[in-house]
Amino acid sequence: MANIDDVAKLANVSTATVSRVFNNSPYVSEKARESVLKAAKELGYEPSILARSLAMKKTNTIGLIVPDISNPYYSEVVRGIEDVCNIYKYNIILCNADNSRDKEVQYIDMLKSRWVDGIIFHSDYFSDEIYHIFKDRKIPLVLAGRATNYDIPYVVIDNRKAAYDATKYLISQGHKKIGVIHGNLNGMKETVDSVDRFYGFLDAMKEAGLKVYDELIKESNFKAKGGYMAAKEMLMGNVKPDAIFAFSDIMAMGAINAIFDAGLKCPEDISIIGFDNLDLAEVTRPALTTVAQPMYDIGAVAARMLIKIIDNKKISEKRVILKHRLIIRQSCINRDAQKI
Amino acid sequence: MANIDDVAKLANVSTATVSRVFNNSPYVSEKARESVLKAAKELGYEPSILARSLAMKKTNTIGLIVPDISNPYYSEVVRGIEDVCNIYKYNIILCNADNSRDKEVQYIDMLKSRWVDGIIFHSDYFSDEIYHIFKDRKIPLVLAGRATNYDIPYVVIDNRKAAYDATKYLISQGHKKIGVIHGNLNGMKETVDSVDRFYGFLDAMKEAGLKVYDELIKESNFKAKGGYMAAKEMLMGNVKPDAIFAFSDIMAMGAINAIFDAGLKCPEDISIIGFDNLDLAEVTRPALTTVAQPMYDIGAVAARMLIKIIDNKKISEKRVILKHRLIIRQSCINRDAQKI
DNA sequence: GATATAATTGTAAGCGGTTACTATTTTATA
DNA sequence: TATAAAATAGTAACCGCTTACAATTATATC
Repeated sequence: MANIDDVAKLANVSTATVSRVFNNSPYVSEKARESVLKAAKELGYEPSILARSLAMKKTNTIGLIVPDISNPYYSEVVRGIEDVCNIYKYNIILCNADNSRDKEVQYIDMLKSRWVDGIIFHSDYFSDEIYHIFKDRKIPLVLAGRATNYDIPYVVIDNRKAAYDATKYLISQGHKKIGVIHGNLNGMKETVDSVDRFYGFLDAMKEAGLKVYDELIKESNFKAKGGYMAAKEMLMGNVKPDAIFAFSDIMAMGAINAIFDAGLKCPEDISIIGFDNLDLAEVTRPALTTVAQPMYDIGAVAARMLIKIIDNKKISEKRVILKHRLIIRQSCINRDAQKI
Repeated sequence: MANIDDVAKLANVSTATVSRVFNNSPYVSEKARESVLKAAKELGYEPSILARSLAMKKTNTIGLIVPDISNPYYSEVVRGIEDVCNIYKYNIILCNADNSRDKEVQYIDMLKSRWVDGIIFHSDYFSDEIYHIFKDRKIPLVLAGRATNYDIPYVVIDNRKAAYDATKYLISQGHKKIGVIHGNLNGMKETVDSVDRFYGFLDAMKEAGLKVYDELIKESNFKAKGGYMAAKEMLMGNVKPDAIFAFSDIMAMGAINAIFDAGLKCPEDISIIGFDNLDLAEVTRPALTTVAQPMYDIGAVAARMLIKIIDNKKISEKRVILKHRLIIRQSCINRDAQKI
């Protein structure tokens, strides 16, 4: 593989000139430029980004830590990130940390020793511990999908408001006994999606003066089977829900199947509302009413922010809250209309 | 950020010794090792993978070119790759090329100038052109999901046999007028999934002496809406299918909806079989009968192969064909039994 | 034509590691 | 104790690039 010296020699110039040509420096004569380009072509020379990174202490690489790329939510976020990075000539190193603290720390250290210019971190938890690990390492950081009180930029949606909107919609459709399938609430302490969403749910219920039944609040794992099991339990209980709010589309799908399998109909007997608006939400029957998250944009905006920070450009707002949207399809029915 | 010189100075040894300590070289005295480790800790030193890569001409990085990570098939493949890479201390640079030749070439060149140790390439097409581009660049390469006659390792499933099995299953259930929703056949020239699968379909039909109706062969785009449209067209034609074989689960889902929307039932009126076995296949109703591809393993095996090649280890077989599996759920009915 | 100024180009010192080779110290052996 | 062999440590070149600084050449000005 030809290197810069080979090109310099063949073009009869110094390596500095070769470097200048490949960095579009203005101070190169047309003659020199041409002979360098010619020599480079002849040798099949391409500058080594690696060597350049070392010399410039800038890798044009960003690290990406997500729980699991095979989860459609994250793969959409990652796609948004990669598209933006591609535009700005950055590349991404993908890390699946499975929400494991150990793996996260391990990946952070690896990324640091690879001199990534910055990291986009997306995890269920952003704890004090992780905060300090990042702080110690002094790596530019943007949080995706997770807010924090620390002085770290993030891009999220307003999960509480989103859940409030979803719940309010159910209530507006005449539902009263509303069940919830949530994720880990972790003692309601940390700022995780499920906690915010659960508060949003409670807000709406309280506002409407509706009773929240403990039997209708089920914890699950954001997987289809989990949603299925949670709904099944709920249906076997004493209090029958007339609607269920699942904190993810996947769990909602599971819940719908549980309803079918119990010999009931969705939405006629029980309405279901999901969260995320994955592609599959409009593909299944009944098409899923859900709260849309702008997943692609969460990634895209986070990437833009990080790149701006890396380039020392001002970012207008460190805390970006993107809009969610209620997508009404067929999995919720109007109970009031039904009665008439 | 402390570097190797700082550590050497503080520990009162040479940089060579520091390097040896961090590379677990046997020829370092216990005393020297300790003082180096102590100094390193004091300075918060971590060797720079970047500098090491330059010196050793080995980056422990592999490039990953896929069409689109937000497609669940690919995100599963990528997860398999990353897991294996993680085990062997490799990291991956993720590239979404959208099956665009330009983007692919661009990414290949970028990866090369980043000195990746190898590339896993997954694209709908592996043409002569791309083959020569890789060959010119002399980068270790493994193809995922795509076979080739060139001397390049790959890991695939037997698409033709898989489609044959699926079709044969439909036939065994008494279906006679079988429709197909396929992807781009590209003049039946290149070895793309759809072509192989289509041949498999024809094999089975021929073997059973069944007529293949042109009106029941529809091209689509591997998307839900595409599957929907294709099925809709098919249902409006003169020949009514009693079963449809969609070359992806996503298209199958679309087709099922088209059936519903036409006032028909699946599987009672029309059976549907898909391809892939995405998670969602078992979540929807009717649960989808489909041909399972070992997506995670395609990725995992490809990664293992590539790493072996990079490490100059013998690989037992350059052409790996993983097993597919027919997953029977509820979207196909037995027509013969039905008639009785 | 002399001189100031601007445009080009080259030299060489990093960036932070690895490692061949050499030098030194220890330990084993006779 | 002398000597050979083994273990340990250091020196410095190298990986391929960027860039401050110095040097050279071209162009403009008087």
